[in-house]
Amino acid sequence: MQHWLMKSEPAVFSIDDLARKGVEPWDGVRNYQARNFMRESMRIGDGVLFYHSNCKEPGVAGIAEVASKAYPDPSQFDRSSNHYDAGSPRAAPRWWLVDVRFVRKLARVVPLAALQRDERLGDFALTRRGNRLSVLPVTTSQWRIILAHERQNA
DNA sequence: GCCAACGTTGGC
DNA sequence: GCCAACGTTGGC
Repeated sequence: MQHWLMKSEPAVFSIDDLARKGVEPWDGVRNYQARNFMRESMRIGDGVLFYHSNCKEPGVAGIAEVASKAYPDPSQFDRSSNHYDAGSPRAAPRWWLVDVRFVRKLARVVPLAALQRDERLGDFALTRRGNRLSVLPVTTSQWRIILAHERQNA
């Protein structure tokens, strides 16, 4: 099983929203690298760290799992969506997504600051300087280390 | 609200 | 193909 981290702004869609909905199409990703992870590499059942970004306490807020194979993001064809992409041909859609299923909310948010301090994580896309990727790979070892923070004091 | 870092766009 | 301008991300 592979592991991933996916960012969401909680003001837009939080771990509580995912808990309520159960399964959610991860739409709106408009970055080729992030798209490629979803389209080429993700498999049903892969583990996902649900990360809250652009908020008061950025960090890992919950666990989810990949719930579908990749399929074209419908919002790219929806003129009323702010993710609409007039340049994406229906015959060869530019943007793809996967469905994500709620697994559980963490006992507390594991803050970004704690991950930045944790040298055991090594080279990690999330804490790399200037990183803006919204979908990124997590190694099994990083996954364990991050989740161990849930039960530790900050 | 600020601003550094980054990806994309488009003129040339 | 270069690169300046622009828009966005996201921590602080």
